[in-house]
Amino acid sequence: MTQELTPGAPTLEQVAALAGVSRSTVSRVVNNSPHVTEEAASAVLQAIEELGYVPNRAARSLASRKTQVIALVVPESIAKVFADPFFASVVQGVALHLAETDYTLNMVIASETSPEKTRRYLLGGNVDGALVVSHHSGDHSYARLSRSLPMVFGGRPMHAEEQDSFYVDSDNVTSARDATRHLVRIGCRSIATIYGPQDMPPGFDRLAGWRSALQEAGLDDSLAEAGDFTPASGAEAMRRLLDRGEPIDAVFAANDQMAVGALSTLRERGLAVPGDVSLVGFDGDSFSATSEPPLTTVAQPATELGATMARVLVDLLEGRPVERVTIMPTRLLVRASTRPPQAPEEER
Amino acid sequence: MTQELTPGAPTLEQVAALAGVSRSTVSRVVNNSPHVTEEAASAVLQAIEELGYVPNRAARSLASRKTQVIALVVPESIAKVFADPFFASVVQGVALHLAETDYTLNMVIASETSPEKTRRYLLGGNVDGALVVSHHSGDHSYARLSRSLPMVFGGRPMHAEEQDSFYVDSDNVTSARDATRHLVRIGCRSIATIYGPQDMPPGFDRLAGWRSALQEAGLDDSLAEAGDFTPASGAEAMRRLLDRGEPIDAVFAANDQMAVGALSTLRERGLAVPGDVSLVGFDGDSFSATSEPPLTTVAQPATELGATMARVLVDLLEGRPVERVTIMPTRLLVRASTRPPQAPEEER
DNA sequence: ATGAAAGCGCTAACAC
DNA sequence: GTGTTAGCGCTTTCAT
Repeated sequence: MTQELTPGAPTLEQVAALAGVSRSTVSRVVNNSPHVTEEAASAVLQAIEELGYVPNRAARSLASRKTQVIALVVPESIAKVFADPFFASVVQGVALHLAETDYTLNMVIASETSPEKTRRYLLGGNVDGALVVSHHSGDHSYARLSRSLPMVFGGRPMHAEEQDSFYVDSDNVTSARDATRHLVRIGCRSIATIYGPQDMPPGFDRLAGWRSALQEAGLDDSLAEAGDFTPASGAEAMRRLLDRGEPIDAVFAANDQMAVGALSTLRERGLAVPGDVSLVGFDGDSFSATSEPPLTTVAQPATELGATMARVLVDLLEGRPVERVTIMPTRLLVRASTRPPQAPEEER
Repeated sequence: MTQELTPGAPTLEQVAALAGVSRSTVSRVVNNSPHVTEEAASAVLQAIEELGYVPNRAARSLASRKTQVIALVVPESIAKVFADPFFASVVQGVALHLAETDYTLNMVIASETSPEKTRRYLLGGNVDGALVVSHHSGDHSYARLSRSLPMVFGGRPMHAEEQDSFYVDSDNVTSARDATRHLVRIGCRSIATIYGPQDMPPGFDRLAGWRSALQEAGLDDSLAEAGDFTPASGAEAMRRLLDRGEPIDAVFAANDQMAVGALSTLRERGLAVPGDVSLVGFDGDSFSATSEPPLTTVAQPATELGATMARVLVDLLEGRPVERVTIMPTRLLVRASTRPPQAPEEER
């Protein structure tokens, strides 16, 4: 037995009575239809004010066959590492943007053990559209739903068959390449990488960016070890890298958390940053800002990314023209974990 | 113009037809009423399966006058610092718990500039109950709503008039006292604190805990400087503390972020942690885990706190008996930022 | 145990 | 520009 609605909740009908008009007119005013006289409108507005009337969503939704709710789908595996500041910021961006619209944010944890439940929920007419945040390849299943429900993804889809979905992403390949180029420019020659899972676009794309920068510079691109985006995995990967016995004068980590892990291994092995090794992270989150030294990193506009996802979906829902793919620019934040240029290099 | 409902969405009526029963019976089955024959039930279930029927929330809500949605109210000021891992974990806990119930999570950003909007929304019959997370005194306004809408707060209310609201909180005073006692026990004698805003319960309670431990030990409790829970403010407060020129051999910071800030100031001034100064934080978030050295801290069960809030509210909604106040235990995580005991002290 | 009937509060044609 | 008339898909008495 759940909570009863406030008993005296004023209805549209009461407003109509008080304003001396019909329910239709009240409805028109509430939905700001242009076809209402000034007088009628103000009478209604006043009645609404007086009664403290608030439209009942369920009734409105039932009659209009629109819910005005947007689902934010969070894969369970991500929810578990919700502490990921990047993800938190994306959610924040979404919520902030939606707060300015007439849409309501419905956060749903997508149980990975029974995806059917989520599918049913999304398709059951509970929401007008969905936003999917994920670092995963797990997306496929949802991508399919795109055909029946307007959806916008955070991060590019991993697979070709999903290429026609709407998404907004950071410019991973280019930023990773630029970050690595920066390492080359300041004189590093043995540039390693700690890369992320290859079944996740950010993991894949950032490795590709690193590789392309090294290849264009004619440098060795074999110094690569895998991590899983956690600090611990970064520390582990750094150990393996050093244990190879080859010289390393720079490391590009696919995210800040792994970079922080690498930092502790480096310190443990008596290597100075940036004295012996220059270190670059990715994300620009609080990990990079509070580490010692603060990390040079690729700053992703996480909040803006979330806000943009929301904007794209709302545009889609309201029938405005929308770009299928939106790539958000990143910014290389040069801080203390990379050394100053060895010698002035060609400024491109 | 928003999204149309899936056109062919099967209705209860269709299920009834297929199963050869009335709509009422289908409704009973869907709501697992005990008053249905085995046969009837299985026929209905099969029809539901066959049609892929999903009940329409709006209709159900309109008819039952219950929404099955729970609002998670997030003050805008908090949303802005959403990167706070503690907060993120609480949200995670809420979402995770609710995912197992029949309730849906509705995240609403409470605009602080127009609280009226939020009020209206909550009271407009859009939700069955609300969860309020906040570190603020801003709570009052919502506490009032408790009378009209079942609500559960995260963190104790700041003011007496709100004492009758339901809430779940960490044991701030006791944990702060225990953490400070630990400092005393390991031999520290000049124990400073960097406290949080005094209009926020955690800020207030943790300062009180620190003070009570010092007083019971007969130590000076004047070494206190204020911060606002951000790393930068922690660094600043630490500077002011050191600039007093008095000896300091330990610092209890009201949260990990400020502790990390203090750490950088300490390093900047050439003070070793824990060599010269022992440092204790509060929260047990990723800041404390990844700092150098890792912080001794009071670990709050953030996820469990969120889950508990959700549980309490659901119990409330379903008419089960509930405790008005739930205090979650914390755990002192002794890590490398505090030195080992100087001399074996009395073990209490 | 089951069905019939009456709305829940609103929007959306359609007439006026 | 405004009112009238039907429902939206479901729950819920009330009979049976």
